[in-house]
Amino acid sequence: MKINEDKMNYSEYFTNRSTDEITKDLIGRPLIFISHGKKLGGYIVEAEAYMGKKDRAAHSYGGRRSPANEGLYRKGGTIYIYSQRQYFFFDVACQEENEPQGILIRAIEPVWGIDEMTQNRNGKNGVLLTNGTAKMMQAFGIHSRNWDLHFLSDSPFAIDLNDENKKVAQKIIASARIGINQSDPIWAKKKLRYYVAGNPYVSNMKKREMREDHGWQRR
DNA sequence: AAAACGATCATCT
DNA sequence: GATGATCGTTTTA
Repeated sequence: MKINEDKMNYSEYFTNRSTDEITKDLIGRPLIFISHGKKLGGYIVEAEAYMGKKDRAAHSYGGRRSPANEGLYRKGGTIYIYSQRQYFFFDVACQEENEPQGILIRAIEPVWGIDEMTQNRNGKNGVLLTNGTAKMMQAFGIHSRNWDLHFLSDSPFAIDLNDENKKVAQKIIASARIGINQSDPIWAKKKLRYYVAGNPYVSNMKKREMREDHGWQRR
């Protein structure tokens, strides 16, 4: 695994293209969290793009800025952790500083440290382990905003950008984002949520749509 | 299998 | 005092 080499590329990777293109590209890449020396994580199967000041559904809509959403305003590759009710979300900022766009990682297919993650989730296993952003954070054992505002390479998080380690989806579906304010007809309907067709770990995936091969291409 | 709803708290008005 | 980029359980078909 050549993760270290690629750490240098986070700045470039999270600024080179439009945020929705980056979001789509992240599907199938490994997301890793090191906890007590143990490697936890899995493949990203679902993510949403938030397009900044103009995006009605984004926390930074209209240039809103406060300590709560400061992470979005930092340079691409900065972690933005947001809490709502008793839950935590994991985002990565995109584009240059002061261009508050970002990606919400919504779900992973668990691969590494499944026993530890199951413990962190109080015994919940299978699909329920990580099919939602707050569930994933619970599986990592995260109960604070401690890593908010840290750059990816200065944190226990890693996204493996090496193409050799990326799973390729047979089909990536674009749909409307989940749980957002529906009052704006344009932005509520934009297809900025991307997920692996048929993967059981995608949130709200219907049983009849799940596929035996989890929707990945054969290598 | 899908829809409804209550929990619960930092943040902002 | 209202409000969510949710979750888990209960209700309904």
